[in-house]
Amino acid sequence: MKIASWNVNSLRVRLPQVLSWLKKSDVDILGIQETKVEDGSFPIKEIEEAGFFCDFIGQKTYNGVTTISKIPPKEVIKSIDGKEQEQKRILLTRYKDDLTILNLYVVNGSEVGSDKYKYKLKWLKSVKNFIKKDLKKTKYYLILGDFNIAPKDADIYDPKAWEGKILCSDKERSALKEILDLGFKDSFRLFDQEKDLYSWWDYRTGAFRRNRGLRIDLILTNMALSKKCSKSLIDIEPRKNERPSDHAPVVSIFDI
DNA sequence: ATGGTAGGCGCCCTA
Repeated sequence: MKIASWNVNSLRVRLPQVLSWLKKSDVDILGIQETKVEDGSFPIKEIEEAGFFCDFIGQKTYNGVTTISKIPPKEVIKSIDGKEQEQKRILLTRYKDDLTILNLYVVNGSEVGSDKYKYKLKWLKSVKNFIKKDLKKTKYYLILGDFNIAPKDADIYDPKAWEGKILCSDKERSALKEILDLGFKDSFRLFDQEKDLYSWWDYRTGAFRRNRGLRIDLILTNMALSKKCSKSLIDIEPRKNERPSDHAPVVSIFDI
């Protein structure tokens, strides 16, 4: 089974790229972030015609997540502890009794110390508490998404320049570590990887051309799934497209 | 202490 995560920065704009990538990559489950589309205008028809099921939660202008899958989920959760999300950033789907996919669009946080930064930390804590309660529900549990956090210095093109900055600050990293400490692995790092592999490059200043990127899109796997993981990669091809997303899809492959 | 680009919206905000 092939599972992927991709922040598309507007599903309306990127739908043709998503459909063509789904075909080429042959993924079974794709979690998408930043759809920026309200549920009423979600492109269900186009996705179903491509042979996929989709579940989604979105809003106007900002945020929004969707999980696209070859097999239909048997359960879908769009709220945390029964409360409606004020910002639509989380979608949980469960498949065949034994696999949970938690699709996250983590708050960006804007600037260290800002109100948005404080909200990011608070949001991460509430997500961690939810995961802690939920993670025994299925044998295989996977959290994917745009985490807006670079786990380690090896995930940043210029760690010195980014030290303590947003996406790299200690508090963000320890919030991520608290989630990992529930028993998850960063599946990309289960394997030896080449140096300088990233998943996001700023649209500005030719960052992609110069490979000035960060690895902030992650697939976290619980122990049972980590053992079944045979490969993890970042597919930078879609970042070379005309009108690309600023993120590339990240992929993990499992023997399940 | 700020610029650069992109998307959505509506002449600015978020990333």
